[in-house]
Amino acid sequence: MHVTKPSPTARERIVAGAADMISRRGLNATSIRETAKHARAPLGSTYHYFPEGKQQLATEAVRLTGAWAARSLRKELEAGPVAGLRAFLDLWRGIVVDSDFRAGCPVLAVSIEEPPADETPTALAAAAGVFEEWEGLLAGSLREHGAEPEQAAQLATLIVAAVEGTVAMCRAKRSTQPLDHTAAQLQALIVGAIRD
Amino acid sequence: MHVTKPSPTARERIVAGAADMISRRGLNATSIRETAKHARAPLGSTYHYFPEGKQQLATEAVRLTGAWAARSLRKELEAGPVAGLRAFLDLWRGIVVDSDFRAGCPVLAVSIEEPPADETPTALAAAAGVFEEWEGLLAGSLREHGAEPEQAAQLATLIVAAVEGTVAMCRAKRSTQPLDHTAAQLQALIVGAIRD
DNA sequence: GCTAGACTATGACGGCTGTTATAGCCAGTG
DNA sequence: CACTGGCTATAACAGCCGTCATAGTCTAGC
Repeated sequence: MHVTKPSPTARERIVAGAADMISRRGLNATSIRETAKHARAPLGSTYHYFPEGKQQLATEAVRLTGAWAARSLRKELEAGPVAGLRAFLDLWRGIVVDSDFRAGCPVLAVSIEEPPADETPTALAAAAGVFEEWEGLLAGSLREHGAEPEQAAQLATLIVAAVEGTVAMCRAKRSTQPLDHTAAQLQALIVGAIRD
Repeated sequence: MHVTKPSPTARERIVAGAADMISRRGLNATSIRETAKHARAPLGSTYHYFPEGKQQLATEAVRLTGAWAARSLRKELEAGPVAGLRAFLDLWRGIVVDSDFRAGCPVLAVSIEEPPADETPTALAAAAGVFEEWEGLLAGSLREHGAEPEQAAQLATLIVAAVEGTVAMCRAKRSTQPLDHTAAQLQALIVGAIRD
């Protein structure tokens, strides 16, 4: 009686748990001890899998979330930019609602915490990369459907920024109304942009 | 030889410093000890002025920032929604650039940190109130200039969310390009909305 | 001058933090 | 069989955290 699906490894559980905890409490308030406990992994294992410590763990958590959202975005964009937007919004709406307005986007959370020292923190660079990946996917789809290149790039930035900001507003207000507002406005914007 | 301008009281210095530190490192990573030191105030004074502790201090920091931005917004909106948007964007652009991409919006920072327990945290409620104040100012101006009420409310939400998200993206990318993109898109949107 | 109340100074409390070190287990290989 | 290398368990380190308590200082009003 063992599971047929390959259950995630301890390493994967730690990264996924870290992403969830960061999305709820922010990077600084997410401790490695609790992350390990949450993943039912011993503390020692954390430093075995992530020898560079917390920065490495945060970096991988950001990249995991980025790839997860990008996968969904890429797939739904095949049906056009409006469908892609809808999928992107629904993805975050699900996180916000399922967590009772307690979780958000870990990429945003990492982006707004000051780097600890003078060196360039890898987690922050990873967050920038994730934002650029999302923007690139959206901009490409907009161009394919007739939007001007510059317009497409600007609109893609607006979409990513607005969704991230809206998720935060929903958490503060404990309401999904901001998501409804943003969804309606962005959808109309996209329709106007690809209609040339 | 004493200053003629009334120098801010210790209490005001503590709140302003807390707002700055929260905007850089997030709420959980901002310690009361460092806040007091940054304001050249003794630690004991912090609990004298803010008997309810960190929550109260965070709440006042959020409200201070909210009122500060609302004042600027209200004034510039007299020249129309486009001027208001420009002022709002420039205000945050100044913070991001002056801090070398290390500071952002403390209201956003408070919004994305999980409430500590089951009680309703006052700081989070204050953040929700600030967002609503900003949205109300923008929506009112949009309506006055001919936008449909529902359109005005939706657009106001989009503007606030997009600006907050864009500031975070600028910090991650260490670039003001996202602000340029968002500014162009939002300005065009407003022009279209008030042209009826 | 003197007293009340606002403010400061100092120290302590238990608890959590990131990180490292060291010793042990236990599967798989030869 | 031995043994190697991936993983675990446990403990320790120095340091910071929010909060509270207490004693001291200063200043405004009588």
